[in-house]
Amino acid sequence: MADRWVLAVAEDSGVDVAPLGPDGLPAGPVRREADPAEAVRSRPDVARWVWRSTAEIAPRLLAAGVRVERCYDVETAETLLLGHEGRYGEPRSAAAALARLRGGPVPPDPPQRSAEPGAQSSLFEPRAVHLPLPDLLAVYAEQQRRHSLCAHPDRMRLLTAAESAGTLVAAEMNRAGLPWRADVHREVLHDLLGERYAGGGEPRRLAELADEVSAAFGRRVRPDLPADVVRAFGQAGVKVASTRRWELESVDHPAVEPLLEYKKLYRIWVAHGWSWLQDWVRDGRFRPEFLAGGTVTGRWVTNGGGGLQIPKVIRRAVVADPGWRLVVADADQMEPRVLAAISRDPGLMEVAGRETDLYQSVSDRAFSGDRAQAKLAVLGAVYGQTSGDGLKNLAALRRRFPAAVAYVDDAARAGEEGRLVRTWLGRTCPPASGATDDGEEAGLPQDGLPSGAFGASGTSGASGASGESGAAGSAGFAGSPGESQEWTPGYASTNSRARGRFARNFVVQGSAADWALLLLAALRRSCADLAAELVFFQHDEVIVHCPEEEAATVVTAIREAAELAGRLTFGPTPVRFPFTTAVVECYGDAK
DNA sequence: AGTTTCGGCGCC
DNA sequence: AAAGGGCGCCGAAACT
Repeated sequence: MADRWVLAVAEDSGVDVAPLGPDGLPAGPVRREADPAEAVRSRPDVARWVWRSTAEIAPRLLAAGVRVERCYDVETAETLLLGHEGRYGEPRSAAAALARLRGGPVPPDPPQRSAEPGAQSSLFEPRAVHLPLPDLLAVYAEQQRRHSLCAHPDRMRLLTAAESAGTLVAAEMNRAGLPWRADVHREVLHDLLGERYAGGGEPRRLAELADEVSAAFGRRVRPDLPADVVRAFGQAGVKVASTRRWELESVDHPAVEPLLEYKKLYRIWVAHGWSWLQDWVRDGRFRPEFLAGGTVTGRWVTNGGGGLQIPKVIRRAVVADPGWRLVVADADQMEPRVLAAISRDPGLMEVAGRETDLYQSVSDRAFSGDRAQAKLAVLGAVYGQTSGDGLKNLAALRRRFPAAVAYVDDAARAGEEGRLVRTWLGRTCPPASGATDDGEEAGLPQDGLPSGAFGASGTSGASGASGESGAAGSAGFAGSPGESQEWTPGYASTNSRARGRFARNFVVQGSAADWALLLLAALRRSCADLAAELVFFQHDEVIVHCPEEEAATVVTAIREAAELAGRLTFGPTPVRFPFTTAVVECYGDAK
């Protein structure tokens, strides 16, 4: 049995399958099968299935109880390769890739379907264009060639493989769902918000708080209308520019306390209240529809239900099935550990080489033991803080960990100048805009660099210069990685400074996402031998739902997966990736 | 009436 | 003096 097989969905919803040789060419006849699940089930020794889209195939396989070991998702790879080549806006469907290969008109990508509460996970994406097997293989072969042209071909191959694994994990989590007790959720809502009134208006507690706010102002004020609140404060002689929490906290007025409490509870009510429960929880499961690689940094998103923003108080409703447990695992200080791994800063690698609290170690070295300051400084460096205490703390950080700070400074400079910036594995930051413009620029000629920016665009970036020097890794972005001189934005425009901050964060957040994909892939492999299921993933946190007797095995598997992911992603590195794990019946009891 | 943007907040 | 990154969600406001 060949290692790799290709599977192409045919027009009649049957599939064509064929074995592939080491060269990626067919190593046997193409066979037509009526049922994709049966086609896969009958070939259990296939190590990797090459197909157009996991989102299309995996739900059908899962519905039939068929698992695949690995896959290669051609459209996911196309997206990553286009990004690496500095061609972010170009259509990324397999059909578009084929058209580019053959020189025909390039079809625009089909529109993204939007979230639909309570919808079954669809078996097919709408208007997906199915490529005949020979065409799919032609695109695949070309992609293999394009991998070899990347700045770090092996890393790029690992990235597309890892992102493909991510699509499998996402499909499996979408099917499994997160165990959710609607009755517990309702209890929490009642405790926080009080009774609901008929007619769908505010619940009792919100109505009371609104009355308190009005009483404090001496007139009727609607606390959910920022304009009304700002006006009311103005009439009371208090100038506020907005009703943001941080601004109101420094205001001395009797309305502030009930107002802030109102806003907190209002948030729960509108975002995770009774109607949310009605819309998103079915049969004891919350299915937020995970989408691997949904952001430019590689972080996942969920389509519907706010799956990655579950408020802490609501996590009480996430309860394991009887006799089962939730293994909740949270990576410890993931971002600075990733920064250590990618920057190779000797000092930071040393502290990240221990499993103990990294922020404490950093503070011992550079902040006289003030952990909170150390954490702020590290996060400020990663996020591009430009003001306040962060700058002072950043200077202290720079003295002790010069290569680490230089790494993100270099990324920021590259981003400002419109050069390509990549994660460790090669996921590439869009050069044109810091904001996400996912899909918006599809079909447009790329080169959407804002006015006033430098001349470089994706076009030049795809050529040798940026393709080499722009690569993440020991080469750095520009200049030498060991440079420690302070870099300031100078006269850069607001837009280009924003891009600098974006690029600065991108290399860390994105490389962390690279690592997390490898973690998920390894953990998925471990769970395959158990009844355990991955049911939740949130950037640096996973939840595995498993029988009680498997919990200890899962905890070990997570630790091993984390270390394996570290080695696979970053190569030999002293950096450790410890997890805090909790075996609980209720998510609310973790942490 | 339907669609897009804004304000504010949840999570990391 | 100073806007720290990435997202999704909701209702209201603003728009067509």
